[in-house]
Amino acid sequence: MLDLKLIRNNPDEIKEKLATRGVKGETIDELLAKDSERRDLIVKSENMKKHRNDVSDQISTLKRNKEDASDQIADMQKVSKEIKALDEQLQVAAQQVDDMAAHLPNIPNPEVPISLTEEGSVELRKNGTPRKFDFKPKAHWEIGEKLGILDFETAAKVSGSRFVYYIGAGARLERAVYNFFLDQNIEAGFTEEITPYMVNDASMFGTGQFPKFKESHAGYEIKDEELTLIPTAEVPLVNYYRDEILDEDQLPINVTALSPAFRSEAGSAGRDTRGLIRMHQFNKVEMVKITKPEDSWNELEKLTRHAETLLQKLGLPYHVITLTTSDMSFTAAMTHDLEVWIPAQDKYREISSCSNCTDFQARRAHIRYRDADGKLQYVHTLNGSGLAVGRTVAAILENYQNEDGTVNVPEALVPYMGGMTVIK
RNA sequence: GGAGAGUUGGCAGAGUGGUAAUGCACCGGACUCGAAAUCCGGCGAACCGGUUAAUACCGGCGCGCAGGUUCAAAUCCUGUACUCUCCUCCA
Repeated sequence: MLDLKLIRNNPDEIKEKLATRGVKGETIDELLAKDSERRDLIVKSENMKKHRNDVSDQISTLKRNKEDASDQIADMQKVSKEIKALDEQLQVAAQQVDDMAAHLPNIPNPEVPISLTEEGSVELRKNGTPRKFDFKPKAHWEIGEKLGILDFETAAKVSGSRFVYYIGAGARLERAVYNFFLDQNIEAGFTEEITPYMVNDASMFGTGQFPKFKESHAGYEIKDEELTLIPTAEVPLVNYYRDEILDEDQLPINVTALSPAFRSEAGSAGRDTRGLIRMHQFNKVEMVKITKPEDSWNELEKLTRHAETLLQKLGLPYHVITLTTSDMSFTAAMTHDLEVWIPAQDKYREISSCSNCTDFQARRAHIRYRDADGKLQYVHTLNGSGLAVGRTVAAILENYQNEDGTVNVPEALVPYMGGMTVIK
């Protein structure tokens, strides 16, 4: 959520910045017109309420002195009706303002490349060299099925497309990967959490998924319950602090959690239909930071650098890109994606997304802190995958495959695999 | 799933129709060399609006949340969320 006062006071600047994210200027004009209507109604309503309060005082005094107040009461009956009518109009206007404001994305940082498509992202740095194969590298699903460690076919029977069973060494590899990530994150100063995997609407709104997420059916809601399966652990991790006032010395907060992420993938029919890349349910280790406003950009850099160390320790080639204004998520002011090398596709694929949401989520979720002067301020929130587990497994299977169909276990994971060095 | 109790300011805790007691805490002042104690005064979250260069000031709102009744609701009515206790069930 953007600050309405900021839009009111700098309409042209906001229009210009949001235009880079596909928001039309008229949208802002409509919002401001409705906001102005809303404020006029507030003034009218409040003036009448002031009058009602004054006369009610008189009535109270008259009654106490056993005097007649029927004139005043008759007057107030009319006034009360008018107030009620005004308040109904006000409620409608306020709701419209809220709806419009809830659909505006975060303001991009000036350094974010401007583009109305995903083309134009900027490569920040590159690490590792894609391995040269002296045979044709297989896709990870082929490797996994041959080894009997991934079973998509049975998952399709039991659940549907975009689900998978990990079997034997496959399940163990998945577990090794997320345990390794969690241990690394803890070592980097994050506190591990196990969170609810179903959350209420207020939480989905707080982190910015709702209302758009709901409108595009991007997730899974529990029938007859006000609960949604989390699309990322970012939701429960951030909403832990919803409606809270933090002490300055609590900041920055660093938390991490493994969770399944549930996504309907509406609108991506036909893309990545095979393999582990795009699933309705996948494991992800998520990291969240809650910081003071002045620290958030520095913390974004730290967050991204830390996520990179995970790929470095697994020996997986990757590069880091800065997403364009329109490719970023709704809540982000800036996003760095880590993309890992996927040999069978001969390209880099997203495996982590690290974002600074500035005060956008904090404003929606009412997360504030008391600064040194005792004033309340919104915190900044950041989130980053550290990392997507399924995609990491896919990357390991492809990058560490041998010609005979076996797969070497990355050195860092051997202890997590009970000493296993090759999956065969 | 069934029954009951509860939810009031930072904390404790009154208040069953007339517009939120009181105590602790907090802020300012007095007394004191200074502090404690005491006394005097203030303040009771957050939010919204008006106004202002800003501080300030004025007003609205505000007793879990949402509605309703009423000139007037913490108080009466309806719905609902959460917490606790008991029963039932259960990993």
